Amino acid sequence: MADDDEITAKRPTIYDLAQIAGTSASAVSSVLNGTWKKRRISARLAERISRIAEEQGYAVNLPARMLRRDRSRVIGMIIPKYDNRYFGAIAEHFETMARERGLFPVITCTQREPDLELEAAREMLSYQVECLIVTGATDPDRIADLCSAARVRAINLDLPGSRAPSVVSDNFSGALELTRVILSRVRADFGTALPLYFIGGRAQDNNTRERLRGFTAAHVEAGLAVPEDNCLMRGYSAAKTLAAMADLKIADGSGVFVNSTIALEGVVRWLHDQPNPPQMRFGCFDWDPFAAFLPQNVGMMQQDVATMLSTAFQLIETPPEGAPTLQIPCRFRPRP
Amino acid sequence: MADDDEITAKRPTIYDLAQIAGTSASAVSSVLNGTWKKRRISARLAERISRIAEEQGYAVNLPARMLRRDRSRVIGMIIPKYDNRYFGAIAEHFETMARERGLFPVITCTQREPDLELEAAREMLSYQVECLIVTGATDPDRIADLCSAARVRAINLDLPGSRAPSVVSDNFSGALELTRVILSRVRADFGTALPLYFIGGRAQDNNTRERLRGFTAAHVEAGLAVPEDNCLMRGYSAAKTLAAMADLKIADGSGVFVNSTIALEGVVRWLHDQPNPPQMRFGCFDWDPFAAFLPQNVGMMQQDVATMLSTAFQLIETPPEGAPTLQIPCRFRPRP
DNA sequence: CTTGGATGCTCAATCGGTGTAGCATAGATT
DNA sequence: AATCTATGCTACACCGATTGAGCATCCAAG
Repeated sequence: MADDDEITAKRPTIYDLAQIAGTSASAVSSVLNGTWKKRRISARLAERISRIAEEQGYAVNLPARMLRRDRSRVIGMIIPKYDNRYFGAIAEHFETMARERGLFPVITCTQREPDLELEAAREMLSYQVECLIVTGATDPDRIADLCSAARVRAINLDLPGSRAPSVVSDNFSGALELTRVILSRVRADFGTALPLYFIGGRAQDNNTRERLRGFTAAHVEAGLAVPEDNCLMRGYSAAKTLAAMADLKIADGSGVFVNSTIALEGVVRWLHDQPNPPQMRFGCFDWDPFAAFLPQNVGMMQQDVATMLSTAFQLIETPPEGAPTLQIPCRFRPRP
Repeated sequence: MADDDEITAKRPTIYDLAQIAGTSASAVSSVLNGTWKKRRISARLAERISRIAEEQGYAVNLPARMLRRDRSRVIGMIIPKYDNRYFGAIAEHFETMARERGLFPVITCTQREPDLELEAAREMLSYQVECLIVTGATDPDRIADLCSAARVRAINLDLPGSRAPSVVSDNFSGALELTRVILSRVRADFGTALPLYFIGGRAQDNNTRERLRGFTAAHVEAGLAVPEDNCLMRGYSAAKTLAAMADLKIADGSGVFVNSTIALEGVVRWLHDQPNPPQMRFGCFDWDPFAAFLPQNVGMMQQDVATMLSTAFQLIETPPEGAPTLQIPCRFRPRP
């Protein structure tokens, strides 16, 4: 009994297994990591060791293995939030694809705080990740520098950077198409042809700029000019968007381009708070299964997460020259 | 130049820094991990080492540190999905609280696949996590056994187990209250007093059973019996729920208790697909900001994620006797 | 009987930090 | 002068797994 306790009190190591099996630690190691044939261990011994490992509930000590091996087989991702379907889908696809490739995925969420992004990236490097996917970072280039100093490949996702390859949506085309749909629906439903409002995001970030460009291009096509006051970009926060909506004087027959589902939360709350909500239509960049059914919604621009991630993994597997930005088309989902 | 390359070609170790500083690796180590005062290193040397570490872009090798230290300071969580606000909030709170406690959070999502749950738990143990939070697991007890064999504490979250402490919502009370609200709203809006439908979840899982108990109790209060056919539990999948909805013959004046936002996706899609959607009301266990605004919704039962997680961390910090299940009250959010 | 090759295993160095034990020097105390 | 204490540092044995090098043993061929 005392002996049994001794054995299970600490997690068994290959040395413990070796002693039980009456063999050496190297034999145990090679059996448990699959290199035993190459190392000419007999099938008989291999089987005995495997059985004992099973019995003892052995689990390899990964930090020890990582210390010794040149490759850690850990792949990291930093991501801003888990509060919307887009980032949720990115996280799930990332984990699945990493596992398919025999990698151990580690994700950490950075709450859209630039300091936390940098700190998290540093932690990932300390963890000896082989590669870091930097999702929606405020300042991807600082992180890319950190990574290149540590000889770790970095890939930007969602928001591009200039010092590492990037995979982003084709925001311009997506915004162009979405804006066209909203404009035509507003005309069809209300007979109006007013410039739309643009709500959400940050004027500094690349995606917002690109979408604003598509938004503007669609207006130009339609012979409309967008007044500067029609654009409200108070960051990725429902509360801030809501608080600022009052300034917009959205009237009957208006149309709104909503730049994220988070901003849409603010818009929907605002609409609901109005004693006489205006007759209006909106479209949203990013998809949400419930928002899709809201009565004023004309459709949602869904980003192609699966393709974005398989592209990112391709970039990891065959690193390109320089820091190209690959654009992935979005898929418009009209109101069901 | 060649020298510079030599230095940056591999990530610097404390030995590299020691050589540059003309001191020993132990001095470097103690300076960089903050134990240098205790080890009587002079402030002058400490500062010099810090400067050199900074210059060289040194980052500690965590696997090496973990190998040597008795504590890894890594805390793990497995979670089924990232596709709803509840699990998203759990993941975010977990990461924040872990960081506040100086722990490194590692989350992995298991796609509701029992095999993946077990595999992920094994990986976490190999990673030398100090503790594992098992969220919404199909078979938490198997994981608890794995953990106790490895002398790692496990805490069940969301779904309880019998072999490790659990933190769950007070599903009975929550369901009781939600059912009362739906019944009274159906009566007020339609003048009907029919038993409600119960949609979503798995009959085997504890939360669904508890909620069904609350649902039934509220019906008993109201002098109603629930026909068995009113309950549809086809798992946590919108598609399966949708496919099965047809059997239910939901008529005007009906009320529905929806057991998760995932099931609600199915319900909403079904409603939308009907040529003549029935006049009905529903309430949902779990909250979603967009679903909250759906016209038939009477309110959502939001689980108190912050309290659940701080309770879980308390259980980690002061382990209780046995495997108690702590119930956290939910908060009802009426339709805004 | 010797040589050669295959077979089946073990030894020991190594990865990068950590921390105990201990050494050398300087100044203070008896 | 001898002892003591404090200061400032280094040496070295670990943690657990990996892996190149090497040691027996056995059988077959010459």
